Amino acid sequence: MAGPKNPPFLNGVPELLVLQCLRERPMYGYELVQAIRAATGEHVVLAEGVVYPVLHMLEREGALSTERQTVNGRSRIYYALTEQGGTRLADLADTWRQLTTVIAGVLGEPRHA
Amino acid sequence: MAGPKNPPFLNGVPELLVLQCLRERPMYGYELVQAIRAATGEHVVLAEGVVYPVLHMLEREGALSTERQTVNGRSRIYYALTEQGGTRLADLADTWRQLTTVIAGVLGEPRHA
DNA sequence: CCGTATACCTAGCTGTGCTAGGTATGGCAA
DNA sequence: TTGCCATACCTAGCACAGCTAGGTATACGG
Repeated sequence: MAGPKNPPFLNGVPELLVLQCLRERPMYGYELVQAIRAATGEHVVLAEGVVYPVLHMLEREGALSTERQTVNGRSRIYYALTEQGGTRLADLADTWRQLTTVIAGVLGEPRHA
Repeated sequence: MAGPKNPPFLNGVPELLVLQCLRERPMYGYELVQAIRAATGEHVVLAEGVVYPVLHMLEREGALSTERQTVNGRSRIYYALTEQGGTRLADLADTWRQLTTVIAGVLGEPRHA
C-alpha cells in the first residue's frame, strides 16, 4: 500500500522512457517495466498498468511494431521501434530537453536582473 | 485558436513556477500570468484559468498568504510565500531536479554498458 | 500441490491542466 | 458617448494521463 509513489509531474514521461528504452533493443512489456526501473535507479517505477496501455497506444499509432515469440512455453510480445517511432522519440526528447532547460533557468536565476 | 500549445507533460509545473516566482516578490494573479510567460521566454504560457485555481489551492493549504489592495480603482489580491510555502517550493524544486537529472541520464546514455 | 515469478491485460478512479466562458472597472479612441 | 481593449478577478466542466486494483494463465521450485 505505502509504496514510494512517483513524483506527481511526469506527464508524457512514461512514453518517453518506453521509446528511449526500445531504441536500445526490442523488448517485451514485462521486461520494459524492469528496464525502466533499473535505468532510472528506482527513481521512476512504472507499474504494468501504466506501461501496457502506453505500448498499445504507441503500436496503434505506428510508433512500434510487434512480434510474438514463445520462450519456455511463455508467450512474449516484443515491441520494436519503427522509423516513425524514432522520429517520435526524437521530437519528444527534444521538447523535454527544451522544457527542462527553461525551467532550470527559472529555478536557477538567483535574483532580479 | 491555433495557439502554440504547451508541451503535454508539465504536471505540477504550474505550481512550481508560481511558487518560484513568488519567492522573488509578492504578486497578484494577473501579474503572475505574465511573469511566468516572460520568465520562460514564452515557452510556458499558463492561462488565467490555470493560475488562479493553483493560487487558491496553495492558499487553502497554507503555502501562500493574501493581501487585498486597490490600485487605480482596481482590486488586486497579492499573494506572498509563507514559510510553509518556502518549504514546499524547496521540496518541489528538489524533486524536479532529481527527476530531470535521472531522465537526462537515461536519455543521454549513448549505448549499452 | 501450492506459492511465487513470469507475462499478459483492462476497468475505472482521480487529479491536473485546459477551454471557454462570465463579471466588472478604467482608459483611450472614434 | 460609445465602444473596445486592457486590467483583474473568477468558475464550470471537459479531456486525458497515470495510477490502483484487480483478473487470466503458465512455469518452476519447495
